[in-house]
Amino acid sequence: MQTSATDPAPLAPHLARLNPAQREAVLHGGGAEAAGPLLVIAGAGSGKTNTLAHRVAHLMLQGADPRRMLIMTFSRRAAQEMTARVERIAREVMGAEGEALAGGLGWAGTFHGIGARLLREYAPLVGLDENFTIHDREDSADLINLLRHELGFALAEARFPSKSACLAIYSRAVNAQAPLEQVLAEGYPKFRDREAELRRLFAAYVDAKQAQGVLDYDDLLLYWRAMVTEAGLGPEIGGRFDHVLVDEYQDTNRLQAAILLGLSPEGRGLTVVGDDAQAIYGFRAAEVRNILDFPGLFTPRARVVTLEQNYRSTAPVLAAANAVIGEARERFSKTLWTDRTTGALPRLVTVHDEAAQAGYICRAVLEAREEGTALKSQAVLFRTASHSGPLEVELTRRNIPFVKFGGLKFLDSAHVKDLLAVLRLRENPRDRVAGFRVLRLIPGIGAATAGAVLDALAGSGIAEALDAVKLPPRAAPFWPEFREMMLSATKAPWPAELEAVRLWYEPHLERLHEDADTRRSDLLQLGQIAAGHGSRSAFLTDLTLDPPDATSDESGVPLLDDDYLVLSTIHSAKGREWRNVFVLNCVDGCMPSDLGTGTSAEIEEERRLLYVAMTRARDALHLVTPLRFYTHCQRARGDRHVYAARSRFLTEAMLPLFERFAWTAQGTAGAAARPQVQPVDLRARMKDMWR
DNA sequence: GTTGAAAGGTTTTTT
DNA sequence: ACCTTTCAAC
Repeated sequence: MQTSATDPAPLAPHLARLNPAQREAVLHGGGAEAAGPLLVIAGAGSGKTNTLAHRVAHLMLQGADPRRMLIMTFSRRAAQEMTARVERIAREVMGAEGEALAGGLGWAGTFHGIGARLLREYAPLVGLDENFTIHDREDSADLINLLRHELGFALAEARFPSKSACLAIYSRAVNAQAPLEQVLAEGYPKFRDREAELRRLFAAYVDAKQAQGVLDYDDLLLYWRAMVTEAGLGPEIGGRFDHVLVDEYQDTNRLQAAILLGLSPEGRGLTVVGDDAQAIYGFRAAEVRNILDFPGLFTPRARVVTLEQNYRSTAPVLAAANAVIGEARERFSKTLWTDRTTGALPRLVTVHDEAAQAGYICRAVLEAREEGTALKSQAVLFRTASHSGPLEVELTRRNIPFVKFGGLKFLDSAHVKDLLAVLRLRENPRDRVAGFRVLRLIPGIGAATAGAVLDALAGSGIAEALDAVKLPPRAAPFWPEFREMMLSATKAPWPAELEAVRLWYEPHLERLHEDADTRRSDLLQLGQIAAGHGSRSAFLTDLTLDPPDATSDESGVPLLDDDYLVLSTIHSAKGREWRNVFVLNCVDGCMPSDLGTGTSAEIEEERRLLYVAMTRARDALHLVTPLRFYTHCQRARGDRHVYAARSRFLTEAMLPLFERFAWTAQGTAGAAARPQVQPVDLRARMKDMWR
């Protein structure tokens, strides 16, 4: 299994441009055959994705069958980027033939996406309905809520976890493969005495999902894991793939690790890539131990290759980031270095409040653009989606175009959910969450009537069920149209069906929402998205697993040709890079966020989050610290703010690595940043003593 | 059984 | 400040 670095021919151009460590990772195993397991520890900006793409391309060029390669990434966008890169490399080496070859890479996607696809295919073999619909988090919480009430746990005598808390507890137990007792003790001590009720609730939840033919996100992994551990099915599924490559392995959970091992118990053909220093999904039960323990799972142990050269950032930016992560408790030892030795120190900017923060950023962004850095090459990153609110207002006021990633999704708005619920109900009439949502759009129909209709739908054909219902008088006039719409299911071919449903929904939209016009344009946009999918089922699945981001308030029109500033949560910025990066609210209470229970593991994750944000920057990095920081209510009136201190992750000792600025919007003309003495508001401190 | 008004609890990050 | 839940009237 030694890589012969002695390739007889001179290196192909795609190998020659890699550094030795990258090349070792690409060439591991030599030929097209599945080799032993490989772990690539790849620091930020070390060409991780590029290396993985080269490995895929190289295997293919050596004769590996692209249809038998499984590539799993963290988001679908990452999967698309990966296949595009592989195509580029293949074309470079083999021309059009290579590109065509790369076109055979059909199995690239997220764990959840691939799971959904396999389950759809194997559904008949494992007792699932082929037409299962997939619940997103909110649907899942709604279903749990229904059961919470049915079981009588919602009654107020003693507090029971809220629906989202119930789901969070369930989800953690499933994804971390941990006993309920442990999940409660570690994360939800308040609810420790509710273990027995929760257990009953979760049992009911599983029953309900099966009875209704729905799967939640966790089920996509759970059923997949169950399939690969079956004596007959496991080898059949594992046997479909010669190579399995996983990106961002530090952010997988134990369930995902079990799937991987099920696909290839001896590790043959496995490649996992990741960086423990960038693990930021612990809240979703991601388990850093997955990557730390990977080599030892196999005999002989997995080969480990470490990529330490950073190609992204300047030395001063990297020095600051290294200092932050240097304080971390536990990590794989590696030290990133770069040969980009020139560059400005990152800036630590003090501003008065969030309005001034917005002002500083607008100004700095425009200045950078004047100097030749396009808006697209600049990004503003933040811990929480709502924190960009004041900035968005200011950007809009100054006509600076932007696109926001993370936070509220297009699908979260009520009218979009309504329309999708109708489609889901037509796909799967047993889906009660969708059914409730649809039926209650009709005036006069409340929980009781809706329940009766859904009971009937579960038992018989749609027409029979809809005719058998005893309707409240108010609902009667609306019923014939609803019935007609539900039954015309098979008449309209796919994208036309959405249009038919939209027309039915139209009067309800007008009746229910004041701002029907703006909402209507969302629905039209949904129609555009629908056209890109082959069937209703594919449309619903894709939308649930990869929801489009909400666009900027500008308009629903994708302004992809234009230049725009990027706004993103740090989580959504993973794997990306910009020349100029701003990080909002680098203050205690925000980074680290003071919302969690404050365990040291959580604090460590927040530290890595700041590290991820800082390492997105190529040339310039601005950490902004407002002195006054609104805690809860976003909106104008509340003076519920705290006087925040610089983030504890930026210690005194690190300050020499930064250039420090204070910035005030007043007296501007130039509004130049100027060197500073840290201002303090003593009066407020006095007042705060008695709050 | 449905709907509206009033009160109370909750607040991140995402597939 | 928001959303969900609860209670009382149609």
